Amino acid sequence: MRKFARRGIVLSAGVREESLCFLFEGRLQGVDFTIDGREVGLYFVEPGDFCGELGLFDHGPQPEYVIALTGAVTVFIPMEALREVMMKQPGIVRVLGERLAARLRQMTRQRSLLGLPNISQRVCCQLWMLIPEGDKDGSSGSFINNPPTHMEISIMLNLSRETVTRVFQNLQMREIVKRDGASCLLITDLQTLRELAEGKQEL
Amino acid sequence: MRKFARRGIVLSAGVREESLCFLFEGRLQGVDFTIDGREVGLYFVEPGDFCGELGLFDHGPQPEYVIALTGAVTVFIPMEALREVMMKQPGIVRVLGERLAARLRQMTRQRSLLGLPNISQRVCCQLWMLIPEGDKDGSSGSFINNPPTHMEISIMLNLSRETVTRVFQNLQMREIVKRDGASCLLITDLQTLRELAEGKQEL
DNA sequence: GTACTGGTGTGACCGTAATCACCCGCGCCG
DNA sequence: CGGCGCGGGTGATTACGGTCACACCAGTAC
Repeated sequence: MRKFARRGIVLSAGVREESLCFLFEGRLQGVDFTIDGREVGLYFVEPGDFCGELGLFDHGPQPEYVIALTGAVTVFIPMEALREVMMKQPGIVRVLGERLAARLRQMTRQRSLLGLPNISQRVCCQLWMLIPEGDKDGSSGSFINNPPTHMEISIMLNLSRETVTRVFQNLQMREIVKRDGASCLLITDLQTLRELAEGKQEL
Repeated sequence: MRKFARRGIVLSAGVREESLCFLFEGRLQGVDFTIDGREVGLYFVEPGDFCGELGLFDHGPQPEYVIALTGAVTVFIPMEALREVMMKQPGIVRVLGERLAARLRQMTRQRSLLGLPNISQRVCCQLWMLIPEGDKDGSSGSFINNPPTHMEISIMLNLSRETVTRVFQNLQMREIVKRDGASCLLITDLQTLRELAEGKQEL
């Protein structure tokens, strides 16, 4: 078991991480860097997910950094032990394979986002993906705990931090979202947010 | 065994494809669509690779389209049979796991590309990735057979077709690449292309 | 021959998001 | 307390890539 402070480096790129990281609490972000040093956001990790599982399959190095966006509680599971169990227990292989497949699907969705020409839509989609699954079809509002900063969102969406800020300003003016202190973002109008994300409405 | 003409749809998104597609000849492209209908290029498939393997692991539907960019020769392997073999032969699981991991690494690299602010660099990186692995460190030139069209490259890089054309015009003027008919692109100056891709030189 | 289509080449124009330069407010820490 | 750093907010400016509108050419179908 390991705890991380905000900004803590959970997994390092290039290193052969010999363990898999299961997230209990908090939020992590997979981050890569371009040749010229810009940050690129790849995915978010929410509680219940794990990351760093790539080496299990191909023995290669960890391809990207994983950073703690909030304080985080994780459990590290040594790969060697896991590989042995994998041999014996086909159930384990299945779970891990499903996890890998899920990550691939997630990255595909994220990549599609980047194709959207409308910037606000991009941000709204990303916001939508951060809303707890159970709340999405509810008619009442929802909230995102310890939401990513504008900067962290911007690198996910290939935008500048300022642009994200401006979109959020619009969303707040139209009373679609609302800040509740630094550590919580209220989604007051789920319906409209969804329509913005789907492009049925312009911001 | 199945053959596809250029533009043929190899795998359809949304469908539960119950087979895996191994590519013998030609080049395929994984393609998704944004909510507003724009094409997004996800990855290329080169001979020796396969695709459509996601369902093997999570029984979910195929997330994206796979299109033949050239005439293509493929072998379809029924998943059901494969799943049975997977149970018995741990070697098969390993190969498939490695394949999945490789795709994830590939998509990560591709995503990083999109973070590059310099457009020419983006195109050059993509070009570089299309060069046969064996030629990359050679001092002599190389070539890309049946290269993707400008359109197909543009959707991989979130650019417009015209922008890609203009970059290629530059590359040809500087005699870094050269067209050899419609079906072959000669890379005459590997060294410079690499430096452009790495950002050590401006176009 | 003509017509058509797909891939490419090119100019003009324009909108928009990046960039830069600030400011503010808050929390933290010595 | 003061100072600092981080996250957020905002205006002015501008470069750059998208879009549109063409033209061109090779292949091919009839």
